[in-house]
Amino acid sequence: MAVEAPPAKNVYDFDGEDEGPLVFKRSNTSSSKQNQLNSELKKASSQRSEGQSGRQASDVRSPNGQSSNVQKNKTISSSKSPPVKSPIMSPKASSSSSKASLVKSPVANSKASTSSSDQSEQALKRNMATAVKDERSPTKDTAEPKIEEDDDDNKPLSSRLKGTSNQGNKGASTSASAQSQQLVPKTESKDSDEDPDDEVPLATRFNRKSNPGTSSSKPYESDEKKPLAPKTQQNGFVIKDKQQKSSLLSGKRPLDKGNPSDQSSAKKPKISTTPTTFKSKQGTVKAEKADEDDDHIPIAQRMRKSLSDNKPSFKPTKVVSSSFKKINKKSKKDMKSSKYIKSTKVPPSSGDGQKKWSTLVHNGVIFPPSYKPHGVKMLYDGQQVDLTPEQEEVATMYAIMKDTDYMNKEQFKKNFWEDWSNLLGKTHIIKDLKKCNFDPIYEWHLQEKEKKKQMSSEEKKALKEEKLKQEEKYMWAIVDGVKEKVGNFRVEPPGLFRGRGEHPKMGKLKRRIRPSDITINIGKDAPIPECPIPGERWKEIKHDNTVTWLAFWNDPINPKEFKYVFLAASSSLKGQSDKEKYEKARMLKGYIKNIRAAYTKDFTTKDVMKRQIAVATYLIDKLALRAGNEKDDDEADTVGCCTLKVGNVECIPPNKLKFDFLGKDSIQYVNTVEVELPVYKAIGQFQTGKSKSDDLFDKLDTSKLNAHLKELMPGLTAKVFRTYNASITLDEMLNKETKEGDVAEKIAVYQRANKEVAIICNHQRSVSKSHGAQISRLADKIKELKDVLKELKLDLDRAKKGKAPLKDADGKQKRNLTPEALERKIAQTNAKIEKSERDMQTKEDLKTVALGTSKINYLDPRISVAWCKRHEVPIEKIFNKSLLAKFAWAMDVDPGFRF
DNA sequence: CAAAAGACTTGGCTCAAATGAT
DNA sequence: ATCATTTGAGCCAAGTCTTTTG
Repeated sequence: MAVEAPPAKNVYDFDGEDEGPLVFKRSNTSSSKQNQLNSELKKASSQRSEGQSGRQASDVRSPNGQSSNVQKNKTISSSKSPPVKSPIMSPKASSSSSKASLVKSPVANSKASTSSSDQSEQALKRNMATAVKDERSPTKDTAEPKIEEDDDDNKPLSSRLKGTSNQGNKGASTSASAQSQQLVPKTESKDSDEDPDDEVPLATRFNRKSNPGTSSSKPYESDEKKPLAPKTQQNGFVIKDKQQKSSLLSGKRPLDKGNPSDQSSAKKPKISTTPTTFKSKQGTVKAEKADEDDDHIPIAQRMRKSLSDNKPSFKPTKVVSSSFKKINKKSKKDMKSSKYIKSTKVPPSSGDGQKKWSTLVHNGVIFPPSYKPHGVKMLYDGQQVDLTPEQEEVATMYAIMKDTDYMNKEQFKKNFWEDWSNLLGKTHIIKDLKKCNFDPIYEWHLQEKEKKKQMSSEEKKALKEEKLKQEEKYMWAIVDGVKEKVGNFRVEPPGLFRGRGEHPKMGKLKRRIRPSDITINIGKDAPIPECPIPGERWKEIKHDNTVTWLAFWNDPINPKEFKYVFLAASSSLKGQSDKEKYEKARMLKGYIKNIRAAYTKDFTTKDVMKRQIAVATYLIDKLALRAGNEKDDDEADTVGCCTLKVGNVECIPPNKLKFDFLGKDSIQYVNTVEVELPVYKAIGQFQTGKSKSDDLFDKLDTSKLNAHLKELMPGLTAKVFRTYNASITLDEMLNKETKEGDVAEKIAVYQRANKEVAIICNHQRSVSKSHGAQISRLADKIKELKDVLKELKLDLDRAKKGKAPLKDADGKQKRNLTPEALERKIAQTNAKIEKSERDMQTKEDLKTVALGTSKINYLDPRISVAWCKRHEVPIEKIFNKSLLAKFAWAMDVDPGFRF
């Protein structure tokens, strides 16, 4: 069956040129109006007005957030100077074959993974029959998509737009950013426009020498010492052969008989795993990679292996698992891809039940220690009060929040009081929170903290080991015979709910979770984890292999929601889906042109819903907005694209839109962008006749939007655009801006690209408390240096005339230096000044930008890895240990990989 | 079909450890 | 050696999106 072409619906011809990112950036132009708008918004939403959470109020973006915005933008492009030490070139980086580095551990055979992934990729491609092309081949789409529509559509969006769009934004200082942010896709010009920036001879600024060469040291070995996995680990799990075996045998299909999935689960039996399907897949897989012995070792593990001087720990695993060669990877791919296709047309029945694993063994979860009363008495109306341990526990939770911003929130106090007074009982002496004085408890808390800090390092270490010992058994799971790290095996301790923004439930007591709250999911043949609290038992045991969670409980704050325990990001299960995510985004690359053409066309359609879909898609594409699901009243009032309110968008003639709203985590999004006239007009139309608090897209919600997107490309949803735009931006910036030079320069290029992406995605962080101090310290330093410089110049002048230098500040005579020596000193000082200025600028630039989020979630690691290989940058300069583990699946990418 | 359930990804923050500067 | 900064892991809240239900 295969995969046929993309959905008939609208596919036009591709010609694959347009896949570049349009330019869009946060604007700085927006200033003046913002405040005003803000205040209006505030009025509209009563709650919010109080001072948006600390974050807003205290930092950046609000009142004068403008300025910061300005800075963030393009205008300043210097990027921070990376820490440079003697770069050790990773062999990987230098040699195109990643394998080399892995050689040492025979088991870890990178080839295996390579081929497997390649295969899967191919399979994917085959199946999808999409426009996704081979990595290295020019992006052209084999576009299956046909159906021509208007002639217009065939033109590259960019060309059409070019006419319409931008122009006027050249002005002023903001020009750079302004233009860049403008939505108008003007690919060509974009490039040239941006170039200036690129030019910034970043390179020239760094003098660091790099030793490009081939480093010999294998990067990964550096970690050897650190026991990534406690030695003991393996014992903990010595795979019970019996289990293993049984699974082996039965593994295949024993599922059928007691079928796990239906056991207790609420889930529909996903037909899943019809033996046939499953088997055949497996067969395929095996066949294809028959030669690879190590296959059973998840890439993640292999990685880990190389990272740490692997202890024999994997042996057991290996042995056992070898017989099942993972079903995952490729086979999964197949399933997936076919699913894409299916999803649009084929009914579920055909289905491959999404089997996520065959055997699953783990030890459940660990609970926080029970509460130990401290006996410190709080005051009520000046008098000490006795509290029961339960009451004291909650009082303590509140007490320790003393220096947080929550204490300024009435909602927080109100909710806390409700829950706590309830615990106190109606007859309790304490009747009014205002008369409570928690300071004694707070003081006690501070002392405890101090004590801990003062502990000798030995004590700390001992404590740590103790903890590790206790937790060790919970840290690992065995999935299909492979030992994998568990993500969050610690049950959340009780506390006061810390909702973000103006969350209506902040301050409520988040009660303690007990075993009877927890549902365990585990392989059918695996031993049921022992309940760690004597006398209690799990709520339920499931054997659902269509899901990846190991356990869950209902969120005490919102009982309709769940808290899951999953495998860690480094697990191959997560790795696979991560890879799939990026593959989907790459697939979008082949469709984007036509998608853009399609929505552009619909800007003016009479059908309102269609028009709203078109405009919304446009915003999601160009501004990387989130989809914007509906929210309940008992959640913070934030919006995404589909839930934008009329008041969140202001039309600024002739064709600019100013966005100002609170997005996820109540992070403010402020951006003024130039849009194409039809969009501008459409927004105006959507706004007319509505009040500020009405939905801008009243005919739209995320399910309609996503349903529509799926018609354009299999599996396409709104969030894919974020991934796509982030990754393509990185890819293009890296390729455009990387110049010959030392490693430090290249890293700087990377960081600039990373920053760009972070800005596009509006990933913010709060300004650190010490930021101001740090800046002024730097400023002082610069000033000092400049004074030195002045003096040196003076001395130089005198030296040239043969005069001795003037006395220094202390009145002492300075050494008599030759003009040459002075010149040198001057040059050095100048360099220092420049560096400091750059540092300061960078610091200021990044003070509100969070780079990590995009690296973890949006940037296809293969872009980074391939770039590192091409440019001989050690990958560990870009990814830290946990990212290396998380992205193990991407490490053997071909150096020629392009997103 | 809309709402509810369910599962999984994304996100900023905190705190402690690592690293850098002095 | 000491102090300041930076970094990273863990935490857990808050999104997205799919599937089920009524």
